[in-house]
Amino acid sequence: MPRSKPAVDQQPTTPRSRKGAITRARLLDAAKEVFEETGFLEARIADIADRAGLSHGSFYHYFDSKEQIFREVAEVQEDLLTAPGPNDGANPDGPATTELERIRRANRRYLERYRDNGKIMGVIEEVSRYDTHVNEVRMRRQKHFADRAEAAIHRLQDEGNADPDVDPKIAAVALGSMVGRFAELWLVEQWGDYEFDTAVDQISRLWANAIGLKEPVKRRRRTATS
Amino acid sequence: MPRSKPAVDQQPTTPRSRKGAITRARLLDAAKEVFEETGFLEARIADIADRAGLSHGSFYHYFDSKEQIFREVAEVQEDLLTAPGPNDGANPDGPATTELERIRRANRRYLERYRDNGKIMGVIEEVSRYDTHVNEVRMRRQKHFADRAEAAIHRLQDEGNADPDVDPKIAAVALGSMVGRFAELWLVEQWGDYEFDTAVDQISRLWANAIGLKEPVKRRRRTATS
Amino acid sequence: MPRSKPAVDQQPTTPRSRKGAITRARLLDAAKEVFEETGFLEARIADIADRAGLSHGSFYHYFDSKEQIFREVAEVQEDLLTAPGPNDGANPDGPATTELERIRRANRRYLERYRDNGKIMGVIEEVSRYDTHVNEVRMRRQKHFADRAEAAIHRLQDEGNADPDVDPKIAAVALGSMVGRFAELWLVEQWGDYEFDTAVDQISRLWANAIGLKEPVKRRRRTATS
Amino acid sequence: MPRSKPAVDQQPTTPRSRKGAITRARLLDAAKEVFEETGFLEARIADIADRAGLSHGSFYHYFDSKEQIFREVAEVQEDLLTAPGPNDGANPDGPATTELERIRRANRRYLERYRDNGKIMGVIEEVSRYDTHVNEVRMRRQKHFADRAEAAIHRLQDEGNADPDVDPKIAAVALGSMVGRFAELWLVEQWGDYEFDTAVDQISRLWANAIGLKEPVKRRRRTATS
DNA sequence: CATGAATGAGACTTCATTCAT
DNA sequence: GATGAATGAAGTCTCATTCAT
Repeated sequence: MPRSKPAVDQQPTTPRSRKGAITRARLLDAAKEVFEETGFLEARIADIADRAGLSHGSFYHYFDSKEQIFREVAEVQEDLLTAPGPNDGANPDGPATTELERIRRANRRYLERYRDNGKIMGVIEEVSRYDTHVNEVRMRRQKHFADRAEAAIHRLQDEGNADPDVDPKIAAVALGSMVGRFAELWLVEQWGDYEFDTAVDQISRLWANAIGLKEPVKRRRRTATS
Repeated sequence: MPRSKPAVDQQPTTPRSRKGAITRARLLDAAKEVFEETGFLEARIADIADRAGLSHGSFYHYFDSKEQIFREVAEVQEDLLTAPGPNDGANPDGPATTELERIRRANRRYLERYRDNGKIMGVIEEVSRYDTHVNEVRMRRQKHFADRAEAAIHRLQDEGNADPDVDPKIAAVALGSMVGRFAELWLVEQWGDYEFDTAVDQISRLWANAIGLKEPVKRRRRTATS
Repeated sequence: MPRSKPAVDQQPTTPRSRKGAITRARLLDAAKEVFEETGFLEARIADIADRAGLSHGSFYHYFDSKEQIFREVAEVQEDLLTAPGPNDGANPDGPATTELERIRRANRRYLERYRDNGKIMGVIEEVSRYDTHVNEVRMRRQKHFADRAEAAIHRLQDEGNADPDVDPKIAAVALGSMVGRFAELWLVEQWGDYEFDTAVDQISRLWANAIGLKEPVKRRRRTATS
Repeated sequence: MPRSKPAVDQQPTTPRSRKGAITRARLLDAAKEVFEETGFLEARIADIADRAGLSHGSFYHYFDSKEQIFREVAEVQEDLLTAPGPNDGANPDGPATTELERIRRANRRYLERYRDNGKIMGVIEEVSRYDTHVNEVRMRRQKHFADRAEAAIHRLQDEGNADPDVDPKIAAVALGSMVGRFAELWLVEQWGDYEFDTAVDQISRLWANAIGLKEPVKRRRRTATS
């Protein structure tokens, strides 16, 4: 066809009315559920619309495609994962006293959140392999944690409390990989059924050891794993 | 190839003739290339057959489906990754003298092999998320390395050369995850462009530290990474 | 406007208020623009409403369908084309002295009007091929000019000033076709870029010749066309 | 989706086998019929495939789209219209003796062919308004006839047998328009039901007159037109 | 009068897979 | 063994039109 569309920009993203906003949210919820249950590839637009109590055509008032709605679902999820924890300000557990404790809390928070959203996290892992956008979102998370870890390692090295031979950049990526991939294996792929506290403790210990944390590590009871 | 292809069902027609066997091999090669170039989902049977200089229809003389041929491609790849290295028996670099050296050699071998097949490894990661068979194959690799690592950690702990508070099972999985995921990020997603030797050294150091390897670690020059 | 819109059914709601009438007019203007820019098929109700600063839904207060609004746009256009020129009554150029001059003025008027509305005329040509109503409107124009031409040829033949072997009916249709189609080719399809006066003169000369106009044709400078 | 297709070029245009060629031809025939009966817009791929006794999916082995198959149908038609007539070489009516006779024969041939394919010619007129390709094909026909006419007029002027004040270029386009558009009105839109010979004669006479053909025009009985 | 959410018919298109030759 | 024609399920997406607010 010779003529090109004038691009009226339906901008199927911003609902103009209260009702529209609610429907949109309903679609997002429905989408998350459907993706969790059937994965991305199996999920059909019609399923999502159905679940939201909508005709399939209406879906397109709010989203352009399955990809687009997934991206939004993923973004919410990723934001949740990187959201600041309660360690800043009023912490119910009190301020972290040791460096190891700080590491442990960060890992616990990450693993808890991953566990609570295991299904969708698995799908994000899947989709990120063939959708650039989703991959970027996931990489943003990766970078978020890597940057923080890198800074921390640097600081500890400067304070003389970490192995100076460790490259902070590589270590940050590698240890972030360790936690991220371990979470996937454990909480999505159901590899091993470690007790939660044990897993948190072990991962944190490995992390601390890996960077050669000097702080005297307080003994913890070692818990059996299976 | 160590294993006798247990997970792969017999092909529709096991090629009886010499010519048939050659054509089958050509298809496998073509498939690997196509998968590397376009990923699994985009790849069409027609692409593979074309590339192998065959008509669509003929594909089905040799394989049942896209999934099946991919599984076989993946299996070859995984076998390659877990194939025994030259450290057992005649090793060009001589026998590993230290524990750290042993770790370093294992990591180097893994990363080298991953690097040389980065493209297809990435696709395997992708497909394993929605194909049970492929996932099993990948998990076999995971388990292969985890078992070895677990045994090694146990041994070192018994010898008093590793942190006794480390849970060998969890550590094995976590550190395997670290290496595997780091490889993917670095060699598939092109995250960071570390010098190869530096990366091997750092990963190995982190590993050794993590399990609290007691052996006096010989100093190495730390190489800048960026 | 000579006719009282006989072919156009009453709108869903004839605007009662002043504001309504204005909005309706705005829609018609917007529609013409959109049709000119994108053609009939590509044009969407949403485009037209948007351009008129109205919501989709409101469109239906004024028009039944895309077809209906187009018909009205077309009708305005066709009326404009067949509207009486200034040759009857006060003519700025004075009364036409010769028969050829009369032909020339008629053609000039037609071509000028066609030129000033080339875009929409092209779309009318298009739509008339699949919308009966629009085709009727266009045929009315055809008939309008054919009837006048037929009468004129008859008169000239009776006066002995035109080729008696020419069939006035066929000639009227054929010569009307000549002018109409030439206008489309030239002014819509951009075929050739003749100087306006030259084209008018040539078309008129061909017309006069064709019917064998006896009146001594005054020589005109022939202008180069390309 | 991030990855782009490798463009295997199914080239759905060249059937590789005898059977394929036959099927393709069947599709073209079916398409012509369907287009004639329902017009372009109404025609559905499924209709065409059905009529050809094929599943709708099979259509795509041979053509990319409705547009593409229509283009091919149109091209065949246009070629037919501009195909050389029997005036070169053995002409059943003997060689054309006069210039007017030559004109008449050309017009007769054109109108006969148009008449025999009126339906599809109408659809071509329609589609050419919104499909660039089809329009080009139609313009090629236009140009074909315009070029020949222009040359003829030039020659006649040089020989002193045509009005020297006529611009050959404009005249060629205008008179081509006259015949083409008259054919459409008469044979597609059913405007007037002129006797075939009469119409041919009249159109030719107008043409000859228009260019001021000097040759003594032999009287013909004028036939009533309705 | 105006809004914009909701509907749903309707067609397109892809491609893995089968099968007659 | 090889070919490529044929099948058809399955899902996508568009947009004119309706209607509750």
